[in-house]
Amino acid sequence: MDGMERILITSAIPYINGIKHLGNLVGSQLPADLYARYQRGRGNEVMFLCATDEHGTPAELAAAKAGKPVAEYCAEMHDVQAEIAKGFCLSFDHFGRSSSPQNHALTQHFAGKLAEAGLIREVVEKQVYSNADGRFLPDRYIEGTCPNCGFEKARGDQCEECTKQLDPTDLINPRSAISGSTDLEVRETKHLYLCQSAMKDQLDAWIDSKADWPVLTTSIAKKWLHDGDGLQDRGITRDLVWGIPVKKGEDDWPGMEGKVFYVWFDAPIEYIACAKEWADANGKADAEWERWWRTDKGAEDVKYVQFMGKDNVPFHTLSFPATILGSGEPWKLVDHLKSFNYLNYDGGQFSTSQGRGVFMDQALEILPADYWRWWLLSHAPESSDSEFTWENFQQSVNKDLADVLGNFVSRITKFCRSKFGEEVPTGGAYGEQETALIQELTSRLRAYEQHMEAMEVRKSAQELRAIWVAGNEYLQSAAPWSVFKEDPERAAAQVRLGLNLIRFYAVLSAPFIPEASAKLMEALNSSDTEWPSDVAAALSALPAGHGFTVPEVLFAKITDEQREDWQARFSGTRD
RNA sequence: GGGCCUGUAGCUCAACGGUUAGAGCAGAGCGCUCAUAACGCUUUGGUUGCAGGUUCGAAUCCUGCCAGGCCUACCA
Repeated sequence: MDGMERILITSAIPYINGIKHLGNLVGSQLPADLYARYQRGRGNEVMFLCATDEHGTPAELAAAKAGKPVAEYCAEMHDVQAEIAKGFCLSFDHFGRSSSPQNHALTQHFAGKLAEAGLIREVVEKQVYSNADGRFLPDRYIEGTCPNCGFEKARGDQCEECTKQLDPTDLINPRSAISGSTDLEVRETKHLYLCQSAMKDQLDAWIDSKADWPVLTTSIAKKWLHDGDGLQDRGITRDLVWGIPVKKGEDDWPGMEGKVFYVWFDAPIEYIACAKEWADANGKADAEWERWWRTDKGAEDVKYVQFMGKDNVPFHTLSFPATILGSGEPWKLVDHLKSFNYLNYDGGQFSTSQGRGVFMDQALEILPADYWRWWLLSHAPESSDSEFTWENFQQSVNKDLADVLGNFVSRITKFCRSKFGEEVPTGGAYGEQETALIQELTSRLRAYEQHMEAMEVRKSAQELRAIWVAGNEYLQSAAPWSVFKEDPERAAAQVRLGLNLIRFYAVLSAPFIPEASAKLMEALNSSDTEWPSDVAAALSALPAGHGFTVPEVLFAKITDEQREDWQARFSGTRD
């Protein structure tokens, strides 16, 4: 066996203020899980981390709306999201929280190191304060009439009507978007800025070294690096209550009392802190998580892959690397960054605020996770935005899962039961037809592996489907139901191959459809999940005489009635 | 306003300057009867958004236009 690889995988961490929709899921967590399951299946050592992103204004507002203290709200929503993630079979090694004590300490540590390196400067600026809300208002939370076009719901940063960039003080009749209060005033407040501009060349060179990254990824990074005056320094603190208190390591930061770090400073650091949460939760020593993240403590041979939606790219290509590089400490930087476009819903966008589309909890209410996993992954928005329609979903799932794979399992197990009983039949031997099949499967398996390694999600799904189809083609041409009448021994060998194909499929398909895969393994009474690199050997794994049971219908079809029902139910507003 | 991305068969997508633009689904025909009215084989669909240009050769490169999307640094 080849040397085991070590692969660190993180998915963009979902924001805490509600249940995510399918577009969010397919943009990061789901493909990350596919990759994690595949790499584990290949026998590699995987650390797959995700968490909830809990700080920032929207979390506070969502908590207020729910009538709960923000800490309590976040704790509850974290549990809700964790439960749903489990429902989708997302196989995180740990699902952490950006509000964890571990992340508090680590975020403060990074800030301290950056300050020591002279990469943080203090800036006094003017911001709008709402007396009624008792808080500073980010520009987007101030509404008023656009001085340019007269649009009445222009935001403090930009008018959506005429797209003109605005300063909050430009607005006529400014009011708080939170309470509607017009009792606003401009106050001075001091904030910390991360001197990203000082690291521009270093970041630029680092991005240039990533020739194999998708255009989508590098072009966004390049834009930020070179547009206008180049990479700008970024504010990393906010005047909020909920968040990580501004400290220099363990020491207070004079003049910054009562302020917290900006959510986008602490959120990516949670990728690292999450590993410590994992170690702490499992009673492991620090060395156990540090060997994933510290290149001076064993992480030099780790391959680190990040998954995210395209909106997250600038933070992962610039801000977070700036934090890591600027610290001067040997933390692991990302090796490969896989970004996704958006999934649209039935001619428009999924919308959290309008409740348009299917949300993760609702999806699980109507169908098992595997249906969603298969459709979403086989239609992942890799090269451009992609489109969910109920018709397409119904057709793809029925055809691929029920007809091609599910029915294959059904026809071979039921035929065997009726002619040979519920055990792998004895007698006969594989011949030319079987050799040809093994050859085809071998070349398809190699293609599947390559696509999976390259994180080509759609192509992987296509190849896997072709592997399923090959089983039906074989049965059609071998026709054991005819052969049985003349030569039962030969038919026995054919059926034996068919049953072994089921196990082969279960192992290969597990990254996409883990629940169905587990059901198949159970029906086959097998726990041999070793990756079938040698196809010929894999197709003899279940020996003659091995008992099995005919599984229940693996995938029930989606009926037209169901489809119409769901189409109507999810078109409007979420209740 | 600026930047980037996308536009290919009825639908969802491939094709990365090089045969006759491919695949799955849908449609049509044939076969099979083990199976979830399932499976297999064959087959009909394309002026590659529009108009120019470069090239021996363009879906691919360039220019302009049209349509959609994303980002634009205080949403996260």
